[in-house]
Amino acid sequence: MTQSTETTSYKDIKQTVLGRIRSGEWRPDTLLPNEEDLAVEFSCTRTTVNRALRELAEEGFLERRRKAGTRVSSAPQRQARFTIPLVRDEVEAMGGTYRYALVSALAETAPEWLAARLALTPGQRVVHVRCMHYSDNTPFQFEDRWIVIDSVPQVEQADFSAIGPNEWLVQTVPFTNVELSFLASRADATLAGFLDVTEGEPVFTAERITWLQGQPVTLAKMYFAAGYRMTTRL
Amino acid sequence: MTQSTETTSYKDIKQTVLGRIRSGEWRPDTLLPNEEDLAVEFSCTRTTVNRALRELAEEGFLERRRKAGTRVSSAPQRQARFTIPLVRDEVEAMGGTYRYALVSALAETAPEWLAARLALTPGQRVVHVRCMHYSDNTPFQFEDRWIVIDSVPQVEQADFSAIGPNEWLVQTVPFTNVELSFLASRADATLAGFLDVTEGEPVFTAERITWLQGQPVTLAKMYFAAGYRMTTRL
DNA sequence: AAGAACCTAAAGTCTACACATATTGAGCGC
DNA sequence: GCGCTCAATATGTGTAGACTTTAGGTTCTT
Repeated sequence: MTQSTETTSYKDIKQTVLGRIRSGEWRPDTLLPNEEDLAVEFSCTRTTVNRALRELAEEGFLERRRKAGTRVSSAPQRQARFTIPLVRDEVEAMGGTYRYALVSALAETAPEWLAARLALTPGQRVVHVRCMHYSDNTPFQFEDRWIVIDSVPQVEQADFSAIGPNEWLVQTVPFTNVELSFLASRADATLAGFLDVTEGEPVFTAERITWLQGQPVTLAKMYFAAGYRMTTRL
Repeated sequence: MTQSTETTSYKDIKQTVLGRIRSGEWRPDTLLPNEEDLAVEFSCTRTTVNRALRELAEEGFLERRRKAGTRVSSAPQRQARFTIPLVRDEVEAMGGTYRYALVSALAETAPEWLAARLALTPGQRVVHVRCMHYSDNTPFQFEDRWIVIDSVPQVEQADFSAIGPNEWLVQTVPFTNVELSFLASRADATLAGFLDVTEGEPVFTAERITWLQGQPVTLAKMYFAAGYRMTTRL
């Protein structure tokens, strides 16, 4: 059969299966027919069914185990995907004009908390970069970043007055591991000044630690302006 | 060729390609060979290469466009996946003992802000449930939830003293759409009491709105105890 | 020079089949 | 009745080949 006449694509199957879950026809924990039977039902091959079910499982709607079969996830939507765009893209997507400003960039000995956090040897040196990201000249994000010099020697020559440290790093060093956290922190006097909020105000914060083959590369703390929400639709 | 002797699986290809990206051999924006050539290089079929590249693209490492080819993403890791377990699972995963406590459950007319937020008609009624989740009897999360009665009529008969509203809803109503936000809010007097923090302290907050075929079902605000971090590794 | 129409390369998808692997549940021995 | 072994089964993955769709380039036209 040619596909144009009667496309039974994996997307159609996904839609149909999702529909049955959402309508309640297939409740949580329901065991659904095996791939072969579904292939007959949708009059396509098992491969196509497999792809549909695999993706639905990846998205958290189904749980699959060999021999045990496929069943509707009882705790659906356990995984949420957040898109974390570059600040510039995020600002521009909201229709704002993006502006970057370097606050300071200094080489220094890693403070104790940082050395402990990144498992640095005492006395290891880092470049500490602080900068601001503005949307239409209102504060959008304050970025506080430390870059381990031993892992990225070129950083001592980098000029962060023109390019943000994030973009510079992305272009310069590869990485193998990332840890990303979201938390709520409170604005100290400095932060309050940069973000134009009252001292003590809650500030949505993202922390990102990056490694290259086990070597810590950078820790970034990103403080967002008041009212910021990280939102996603599922 | 039998697979057992020389498995060139899509996972191997993913690893190899990832390695080349991470090592810097394929820098951001590099155009990589087309699927057919890669299939030759890895001595497997294009299907297998396709799956590897497709998944890497889904994970944000590659960008693919028909005819234009596949290139290394210039802004890598644009997508992060967070696992959002049920509170009970999260507490138990940390080795704590989970305890649930109902604070209040009342049917009422939707307050104006809620009606606006969920696009309710004025005067529509909701059940307002407030409850606490404890880990080893220390506050873990305060949950403030509104359930639209017109969308879930059974809610008026539900007994939330034994089962949490989240688990009850998951078992009872399907849903079609979810919006999830993370933000930082400040503890008011009530919240401070429940979470055992000082008034005005920053509180990491998750908000979840659920719809069923365009009908708003529930809005939940989940306030986490001091120091909470939502973390993921990539 | 600007724009429209066409060609074609590359990814996207489907079919059909085969072998791999995990795990359940039945049968067996003790 | 309990535990072990083993076969049946459902999903997982790979091969081979074909057709489809998109969009970058080129060429042709105005």
